[in-house]
Amino acid sequence: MGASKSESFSTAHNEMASLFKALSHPARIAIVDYLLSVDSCICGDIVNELPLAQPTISQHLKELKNANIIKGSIEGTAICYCINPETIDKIQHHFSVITHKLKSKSC
Amino acid sequence: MGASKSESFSTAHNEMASLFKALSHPARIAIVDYLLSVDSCICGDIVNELPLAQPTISQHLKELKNANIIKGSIEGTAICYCINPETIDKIQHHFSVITHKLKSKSC
DNA sequence: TTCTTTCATCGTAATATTGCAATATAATAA
DNA sequence: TTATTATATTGCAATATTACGATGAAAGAA
Repeated sequence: MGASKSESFSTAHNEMASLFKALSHPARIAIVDYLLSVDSCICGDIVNELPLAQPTISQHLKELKNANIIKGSIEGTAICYCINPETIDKIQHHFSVITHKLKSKSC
Repeated sequence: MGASKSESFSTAHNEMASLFKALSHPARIAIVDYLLSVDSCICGDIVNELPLAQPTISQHLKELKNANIIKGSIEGTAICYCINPETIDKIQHHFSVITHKLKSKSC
């Protein structure tokens, strides 16, 4: 097949899987890392930071935007990118639930 | 292409991406969720919980094991699966660094 | 207007993932 | 020994992802 049977799983499970899929590529981890490494949002210049061609980076940025992990706003000719803290919170909440459940387990 | 240029990225970025890739499928999220929903480790019976054929689930379990997200130990005919807390901690640490960096940003 | 810069989209080739039937393996039971 | 039960592996078809050259679109500069 190749298509995942997403209709067989809960909305919550599909949503978390989508978030992780957006983060499942080293280039996208590197983009997030770079956005965090500077004081404000980044306008332009992401392409120069990564060893990938401009269309490829544009595609990765699109996936991060679709997953709501980053936000982009137009600034003249350039586009400014920022991490979306709400989505980071969402993921952190997922893991704090896991940690909480792990504590009451006997393994 | 199709192959990601992993050699162009840092080990840390590749490692985080691999962890997220292991969690990027709803079936694997559901497996982790199920392992957490019961008091102890699960021996057998994961196949009955998910709407997928046994070879498919075996494959997903293999990916979670390779990523060190779960651990399996043989118990006679069955295999007992457990979440690996160390890997969960690793991911949580990644996000706490992100949150920390976000606080000192002006967006 | 034309040029330049910045980013997005299209098209396509190479590769990876997903899912399952068939089969294999391993342990225990009869 | 032959079943039975539980899990793994193989092989393959359908689909998704990754990467990039070529091209397009939008905004400002000359």
